[in-house]
Amino acid sequence: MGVMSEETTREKIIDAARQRFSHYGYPKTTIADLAEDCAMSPGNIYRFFKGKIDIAVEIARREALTAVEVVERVLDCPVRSTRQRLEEVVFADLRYTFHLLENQPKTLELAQIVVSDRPQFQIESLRRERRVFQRILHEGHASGEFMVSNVPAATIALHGATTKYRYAQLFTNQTLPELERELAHVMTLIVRGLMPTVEGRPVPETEIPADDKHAYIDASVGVKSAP
Amino acid sequence: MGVMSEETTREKIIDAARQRFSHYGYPKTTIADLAEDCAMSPGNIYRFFKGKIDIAVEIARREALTAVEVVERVLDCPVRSTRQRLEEVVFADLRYTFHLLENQPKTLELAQIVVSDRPQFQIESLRRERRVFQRILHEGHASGEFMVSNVPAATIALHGATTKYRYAQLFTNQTLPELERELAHVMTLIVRGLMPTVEGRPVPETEIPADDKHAYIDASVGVKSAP
DNA sequence: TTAGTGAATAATCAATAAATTATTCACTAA
DNA sequence: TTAGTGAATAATTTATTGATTATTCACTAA
Repeated sequence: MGVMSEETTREKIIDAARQRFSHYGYPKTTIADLAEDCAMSPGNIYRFFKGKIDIAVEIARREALTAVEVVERVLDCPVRSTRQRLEEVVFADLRYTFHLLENQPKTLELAQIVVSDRPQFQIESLRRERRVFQRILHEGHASGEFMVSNVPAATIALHGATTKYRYAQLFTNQTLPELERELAHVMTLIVRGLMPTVEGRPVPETEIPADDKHAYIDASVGVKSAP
Repeated sequence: MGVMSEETTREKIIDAARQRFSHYGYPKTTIADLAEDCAMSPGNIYRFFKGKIDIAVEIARREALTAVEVVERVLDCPVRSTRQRLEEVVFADLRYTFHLLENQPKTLELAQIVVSDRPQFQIESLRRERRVFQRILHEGHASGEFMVSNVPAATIALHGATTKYRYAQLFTNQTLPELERELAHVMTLIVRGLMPTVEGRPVPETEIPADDKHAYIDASVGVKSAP
């Protein structure tokens, strides 16, 4: 076997860990398992990661980045209005995180382990989520479609008001369609709070956007779509 | 010792359990402990409760009713506007549940045990919470202060959007002042979504209402205020 | 009949020992 | 020097066993 650059070895470890963690879970995966998968000794793992938990942190970090990417991909789609953009992002968030917990239950376990050991991790993930909202509100403000005097405050509000609809299974055991209906009501309220009324008529209700499934089904299995 | 009516005995058990649960926690309290506190045999407890968990359920049910009562007491205060009423209720909810988890940490444990054994319990508690919102929205609709075409839908939306601010410590480790500021932003958004704009000017921001502490501090210690 | 007992049993918990696993480090090969 | 080893040790986890506890029920007293 030829010499292997540090980067590739590190990736091999992460790959092995991803498979083991998602299949057997973090606690049941041993460093010896990973070493064997990578055809190396346990000691060598520690040249690439300070400890077992750090492998989990790296995987969770990438998972969180992927989630934001999935949602940001929605941002790149051309839409009629900023309102529609906002709605699509919020629904994508609900659906992506819902399917994630449903299809990859070990992901939740991993996230909980990481957060309980590294509280900072959660804070950073939340911050990343919020940046997406901030971007949309900024766009709506610039175009005049939204009437927001204070974008950072509105971002916090939007993020807080939609908390229940990210990783919803943590809070409730409602079904996805139930949550979608509920989120539509929430968005109606929020959008009315953001947009000026036209001729005294209230802004129309939010409708549940179509579900473009392939995007996050692919992502949740870790398959990258072609560039 | 004289004969004792069923009701009084049952209350004695509940009282003993409340004390033990809040002091030592549910798992460390034994039926024998409760029996001793009530000067009876363990077997007799089972004439009043089907099992240990049912004592916890009864206590949690009353706790939940008290929480709603605390919030409903806010409803009875005369205020200038329905908007103010809504804001006071939502903030009272945040503050009451926050202090509850902070001062009586065993309450959380108890609630989690009860919910994990009786999922229906949570559903009913949520329904009760929502009824309070429904009443307010109905009032606002009747008076014309709120522009809600669909009160049940708006109720669901309001409840969902404020989820993070009930028992907030379950979701975040932000401080109460931080949560209050955040909730004010959320309420600004929601209230703007509910109220018609006047002369094109947006509805002014929500301000954090004063904290009338005695109400829920009393309640959380189980002291009833004089009628 | 009603209110209650307390020993018997089944279920759960806690403590300890045994085994496994994470992590370190002195070492080797290229 | 860089990439890697694997045995030694420290930390955790798992099994096992001996309490402890929940629950039942045949029974008693008023």
